[in-house]
Amino acid sequence: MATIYQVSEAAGVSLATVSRVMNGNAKVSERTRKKVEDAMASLGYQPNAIAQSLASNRTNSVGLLVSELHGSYFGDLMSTVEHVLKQNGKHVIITAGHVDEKREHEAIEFLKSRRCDALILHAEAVSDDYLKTLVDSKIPVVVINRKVDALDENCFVVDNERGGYMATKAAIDAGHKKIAYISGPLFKKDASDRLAGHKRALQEAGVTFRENSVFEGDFHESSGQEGMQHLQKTFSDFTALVCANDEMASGAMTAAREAGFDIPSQLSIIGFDNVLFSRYLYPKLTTINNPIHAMGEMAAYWVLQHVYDIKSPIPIEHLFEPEVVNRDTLGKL
Amino acid sequence: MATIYQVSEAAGVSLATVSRVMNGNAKVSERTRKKVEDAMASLGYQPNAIAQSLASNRTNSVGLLVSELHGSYFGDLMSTVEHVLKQNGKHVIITAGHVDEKREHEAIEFLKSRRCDALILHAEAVSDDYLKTLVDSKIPVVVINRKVDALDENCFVVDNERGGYMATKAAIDAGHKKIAYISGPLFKKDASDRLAGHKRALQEAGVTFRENSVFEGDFHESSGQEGMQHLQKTFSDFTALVCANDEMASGAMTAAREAGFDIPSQLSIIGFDNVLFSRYLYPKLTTINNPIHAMGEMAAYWVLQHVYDIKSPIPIEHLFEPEVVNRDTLGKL
DNA sequence: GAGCAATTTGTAAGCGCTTACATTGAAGAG
DNA sequence: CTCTTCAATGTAAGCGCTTACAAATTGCTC
Repeated sequence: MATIYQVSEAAGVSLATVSRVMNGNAKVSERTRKKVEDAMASLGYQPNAIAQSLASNRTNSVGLLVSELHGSYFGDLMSTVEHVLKQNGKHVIITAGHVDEKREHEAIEFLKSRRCDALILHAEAVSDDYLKTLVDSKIPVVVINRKVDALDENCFVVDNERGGYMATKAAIDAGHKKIAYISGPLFKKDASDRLAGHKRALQEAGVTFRENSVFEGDFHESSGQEGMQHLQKTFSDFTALVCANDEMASGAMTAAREAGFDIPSQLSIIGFDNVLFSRYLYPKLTTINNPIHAMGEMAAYWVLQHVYDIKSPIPIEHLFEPEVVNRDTLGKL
Repeated sequence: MATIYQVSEAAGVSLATVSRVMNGNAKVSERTRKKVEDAMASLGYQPNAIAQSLASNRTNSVGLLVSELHGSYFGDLMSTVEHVLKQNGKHVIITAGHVDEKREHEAIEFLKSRRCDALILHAEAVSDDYLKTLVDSKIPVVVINRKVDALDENCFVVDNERGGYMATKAAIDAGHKKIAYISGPLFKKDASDRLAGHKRALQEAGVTFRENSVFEGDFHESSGQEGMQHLQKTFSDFTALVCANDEMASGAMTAAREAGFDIPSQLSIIGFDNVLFSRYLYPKLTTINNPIHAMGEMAAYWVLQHVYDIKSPIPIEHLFEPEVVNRDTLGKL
């Protein structure tokens, strides 16, 4: 692997000059630039990014922490962030935290040790205090899908309470009165916010909330199935089921079908997130759009602007609005 | 950010000693090890991975190229590879090639410039020759889902021809005679291999293959819908439809349903890949398992063994067998 | 207590770059 | 032709580590 030194020799110039043509900042005469470029080409020279980073204290890479590397939601997030950043010549280093405090912490420390220029975090398990420490510690940090007090400027969130409200409101508007709810794990802020929105919609409609109308799942498909089965026993005869995400809605649909319900004529189901596969389901899932794409994009633009001085083409916003996506699983009563 | 120098000062030892306790290779007396560790802790020292890499010529990171960052197939691959490698203290740097020669090439060059210790590539667009050059160029490379002549030792592939054969054979065994096929883009080896398998199964059963029984899609959901609509016109009355992947099968199911077919009583559908969501579909998709998980795992173990001298817990194999996954979309005739 | 080997620790030379500063040389002014 | 200026280039000091090699210390043996 050729080094800058060999290039400089081949071109008959100094190291510094080679470095200059590589970075294109300082002025170099046309003639020597040509010589250097020829030398590079003939040697197949490829700069050593590691050495560049060490010397310049810039890695041109931003770290991205997601909970998992699979799944529509994170796939969308990773794709979006990578797309925007790559378009601007920056690279993304992705790592997974698995919603576990220790692993998230390690993942973040890994990104720091790789000297990423900035961090985009979808951190669910790590404490608010830790995030604050991070932000204070100089390294530019952005948090997705989590609102941390005193870190408003660094957070990009969807209004989950409002989304939960909209989902249930949609059911109510369609004439439903007895509405069950499958929640995400309530220690997660997004899950509890969505549930809060559900309750608000109920209250606003004058429907009293019953504890046995909600099942606490884990955001995975199987807990949707369990939830459906469980709710049939504890809260029978509901005509609509609101689920805190699409995976669980899918599981609930399967269970409902197995229990002999037709969707939506006998049971309406509403999801949350609007992940890609929600439209592949049958019937196509009515759900709440979680603008993860927009949030990822925004986070990436924030980084470009704050870290690399590249102006964002769109104004930076921090709060995103959910939206009802009407498809085929919500029936009128 | 504390440096090794500050630690050595605080501990009253030399740089080299600090380095030694960090890497735990050379022997250090208990007493000084303790001093150094205390100093590290009190300074919140975190080694600079960039500097370590430059000095040691080891990054402890392996590059992973996928076509996309989203989608079940790649999600699965990324998860698996990351899991195995992280368990062994190695990190994964993921990048996307988007099935475009230029972008794949750039992505690989990026990974090389980051001095990854090894490369795991799901490369679809780049040429065989380029891959050979890579392998020859010293850097350990592994190729997933693509067989390159003379690079058998570096390739991990599923027998696509056999998978295509099995899919169609399953339909034939269920009594189907008139079978349509939605293929992937035929410039891709996996797509053409699967189609070849389909033809072989037909021939073996004494069914003559007709050009108008196949539609060339692009592996995306929408082309499954198109394909179904197209085939109804050009090749009406088929009772089974084999799709070259699950996404297209899903699209075909939607189109079939819209056209009024009941699945599987009026039309059987078989997919390929067995991605996660195939079991969320309704009816649950009968498909061919593509052992991407096993291949990713194997690729990771290969790297551990060949690059890091960590013995693989399972014997290294290069050819993987597809398998029929019987679910609910294939009906007997 | 000297002599020796084995163990622990320190010294210093890089790894491949960037960049402040010094040097060179050419163009223009007088 | 000399003096200034300024653009182009070179010199060399790091960036934060690893690791040969050298030096110092320790523990034995006799």
